[in-house]
Amino acid sequence: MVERTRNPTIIDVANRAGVSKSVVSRVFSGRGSVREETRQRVLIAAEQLGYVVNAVARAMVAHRTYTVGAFVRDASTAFYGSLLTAMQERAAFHGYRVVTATGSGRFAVADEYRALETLMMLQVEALIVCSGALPAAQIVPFAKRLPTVVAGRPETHESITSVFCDEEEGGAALADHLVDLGHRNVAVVTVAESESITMAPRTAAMARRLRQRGARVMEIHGPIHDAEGRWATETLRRREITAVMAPSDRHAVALMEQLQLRNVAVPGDLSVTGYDGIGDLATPLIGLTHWRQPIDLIGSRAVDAVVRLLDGETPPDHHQALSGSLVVGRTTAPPSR
Amino acid sequence: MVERTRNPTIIDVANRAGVSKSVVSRVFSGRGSVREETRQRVLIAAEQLGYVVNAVARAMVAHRTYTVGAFVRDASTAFYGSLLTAMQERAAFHGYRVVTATGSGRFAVADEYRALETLMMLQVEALIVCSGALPAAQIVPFAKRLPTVVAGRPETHESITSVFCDEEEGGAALADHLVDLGHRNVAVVTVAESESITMAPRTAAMARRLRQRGARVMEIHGPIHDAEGRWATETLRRREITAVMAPSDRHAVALMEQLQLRNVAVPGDLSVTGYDGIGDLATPLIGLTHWRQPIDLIGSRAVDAVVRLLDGETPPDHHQALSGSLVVGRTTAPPSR
DNA sequence: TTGTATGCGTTATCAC
DNA sequence: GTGATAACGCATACAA
Repeated sequence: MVERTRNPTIIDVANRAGVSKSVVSRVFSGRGSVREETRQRVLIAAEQLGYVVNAVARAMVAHRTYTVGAFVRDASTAFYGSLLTAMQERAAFHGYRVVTATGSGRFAVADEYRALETLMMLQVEALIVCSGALPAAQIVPFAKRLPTVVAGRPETHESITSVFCDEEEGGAALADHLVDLGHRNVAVVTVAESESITMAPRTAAMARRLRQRGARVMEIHGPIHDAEGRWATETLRRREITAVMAPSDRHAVALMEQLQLRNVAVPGDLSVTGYDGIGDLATPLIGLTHWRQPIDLIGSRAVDAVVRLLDGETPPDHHQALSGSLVVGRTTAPPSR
Repeated sequence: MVERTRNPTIIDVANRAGVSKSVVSRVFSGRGSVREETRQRVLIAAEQLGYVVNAVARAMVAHRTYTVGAFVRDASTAFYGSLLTAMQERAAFHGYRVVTATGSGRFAVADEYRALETLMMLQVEALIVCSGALPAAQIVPFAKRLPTVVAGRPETHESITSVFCDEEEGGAALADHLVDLGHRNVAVVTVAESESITMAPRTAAMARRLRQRGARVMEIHGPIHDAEGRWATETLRRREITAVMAPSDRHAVALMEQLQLRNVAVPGDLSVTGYDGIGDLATPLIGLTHWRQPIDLIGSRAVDAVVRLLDGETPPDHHQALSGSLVVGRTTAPPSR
């Protein structure tokens, strides 16, 4: 089975064009010189045979695959989906391809290791890790063998290059926004570092800035998966709370669904903030006040960094913290009490 | 530059383990027999050297890459993003990888051809085409050389295998829903076949069913990109219209944004329906009434079909039309006038 | 069970 | 400008 009609090779083309395979190789690799007339003969023969260069064989001898491996935890979310698209586009610009690998759905560390190893089997020339969960310690061993960039999370490990959106800035800006509106009692859904490397610092920054500005902060800890019902309940139990800060747009929207079920008006009774500003959730129809991450920029900068590493340069901007922007929607307003 | 510390090969491992490279090959390919003791020696040597199998070299001789190529028009949308994730997961289940290629962002046909050719260069064993735009005629030549499946659109070309969600069923179900609610004057944003192979039949089905049920239909033609403002205006010009059917959730939401700007209440003044039910837009917070496509199933079935083709089977279900489901939200209600 | 030899499709290094 | 030939890393008949 399999083993279909064997694809034509340069030898087939060479025979048909009446030249040696060396000539054909030169024509398609663009290296070395070939008389224009023979070049045309070769091109025509190839066309007739439906010849396509075999990138595998080429990689074999050239020791180059022009391929970058992207490890992504979950590509179906808007954040990673957009990141992937941005990287793919930028990589194409540089003449590279992107192959992606995921942790096969489960959360076992072994799976992630396997995924990275799969990428190595494919002879990727560099790695871009996009995961808010994979700890730096797991990445370092690969970074020692391959140019590696961590994208989309505030990674500051000294032996890892990274590109991300400044979480401190975002968290603080949202906190400022609420305080400026007059909120003095705010609930923050804080996330543990072990749960999400991206959400932890941003929620910490929110709480910190709120306190700096003299507001009272109620921190809600706990699991971030499907716990929005509990958040809503806890927040409402404390009547003085006038605003809730969620760790992401998804969580903010899920929280708002819960509030809606409990007949709590947003922002009438409670102001809500999100975080990310990516994909469909950023629609003005929802009008969520949030911090917008420049996801396309993160993706393209990550690829640029990887390409620079491949060229042997050591980029001076080892850890790039990009700026996001505050998007004020209709889910935040001055407190009504 | 590039050309980093050369990776260890089976020869390095063989030397260290004091055996021939054949033995190492057998150990890692799992074929042929090796004495358990030597097997362990080899494994240890490999471990110490940090050896990983070179999939490129292996593909070279095995004439197999265990790789499926996915052509996706735009991977940053929820539809294609989810589809890709589903395919990736299912492919892994079957022991295959997925490499994706996109039309480099632009809309030129030449780009798409290049993308498919790139996939062939990579020696993918099969193709899955996910695009609501690439015409069948463009795909057939590739389908003749490689097992090819079209996923996510109602493709019925006889020489192409396909998996999709029944667009007729979905369009009709939504139309029935509106008529059942009492709507007799409905606007349908119809899409031309040339614009989108997926949206065209579903909107046609909507209009057809509405008429069958005795409703009056106002068809709004025209470009589907950023034309929601015009749709809103045209719909409102005809005061008797009580409902609008959009070709997708995205369009429905964009339309609702426009209606909101014009102070039109949904569903108070106007009912609105969407289509897809994928990703963040499916949130109950928006509560859009829509037809839900089983995107995960489409992805996994597409991969299953491809694998079956690779195994030499000719699946009896050449064109699989899967069933979706009606999701009734809060954007549709009985007409108020 | 283990080792030897050959070839996969391409590029690179030479002669010619 | 063109053509032989040797790698590249691995799998596999076949011999030992």
